[in-house]
Amino acid sequence: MPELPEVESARLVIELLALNRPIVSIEDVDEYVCRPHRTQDFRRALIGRSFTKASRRGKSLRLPTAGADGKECAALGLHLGMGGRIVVTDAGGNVISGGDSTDGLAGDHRADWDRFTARFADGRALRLVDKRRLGRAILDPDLSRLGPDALTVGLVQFRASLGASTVAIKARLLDQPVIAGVGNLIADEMLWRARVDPSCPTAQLTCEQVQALHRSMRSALGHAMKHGGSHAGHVIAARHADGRCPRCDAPMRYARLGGRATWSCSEEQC
DNA sequence: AACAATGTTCAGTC
DNA sequence: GGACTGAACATTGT
Repeated sequence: MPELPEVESARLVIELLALNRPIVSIEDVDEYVCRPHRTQDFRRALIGRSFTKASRRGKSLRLPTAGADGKECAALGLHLGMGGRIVVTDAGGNVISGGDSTDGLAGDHRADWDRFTARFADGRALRLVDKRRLGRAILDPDLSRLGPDALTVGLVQFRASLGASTVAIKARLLDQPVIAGVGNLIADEMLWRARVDPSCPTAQLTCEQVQALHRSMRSALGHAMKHGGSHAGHVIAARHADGRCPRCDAPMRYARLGGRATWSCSEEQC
């Protein structure tokens, strides 16, 4: 479920299957999930236009549109929240792609979880499917408050962005204005890979530790994207009371950091 | 039945 | 004002 790897695969699905098709109708009945612009509703902003691009920053998606004349119009912002997925269906309502999720619902599609739908002239539809309703569809999303994207940020900028905060490094990594895209599972995975204590105050990390975190962030994200999602990490299987470190077999330790469940190796991450 | 859940935001405190 | 914390959000799964 949605951390950067899931959002990136959703972005690819859109890029592959939902670009450059005129939008003919919009379903936005869920007023909690769908939040139109103050001065413009989804229909007026999107119908008759086509998505021209699918871009991502952290866990946020942005789909700019253009009219038939090619003139740039409003952009659709999508966020998957805690359990959302992007699904594209064909004219018959069958899932074409987007079902490669991590919650055992692969390929299937429950219409009552559809929160936002854009239907195209050829019968295809782009849907935000979200059982928990914490996802969002908005117009002209403001992504400027997000930090640099976790997938592409370089070491220098990563270090600068972390800064000299007194906050535990785990909480800092989850802070989207600092680094965009790291979620709870990836954070635990990268900290474990780098053998860094999640509760260590950010400012107390050594130069080498920050570098190790930068490397492990990239490797954890790459591994997740290659193997189907954030659930594919090594540490996830050990996230329970009797869990053992996959590397050294020491018991895993539980803590609550940044408001989230945190699992780390009791031996290696001190 | 009570509680936790892979995310974000906002009110409140120091 | 800045840094930080915790609750709230809506729903499902255990």
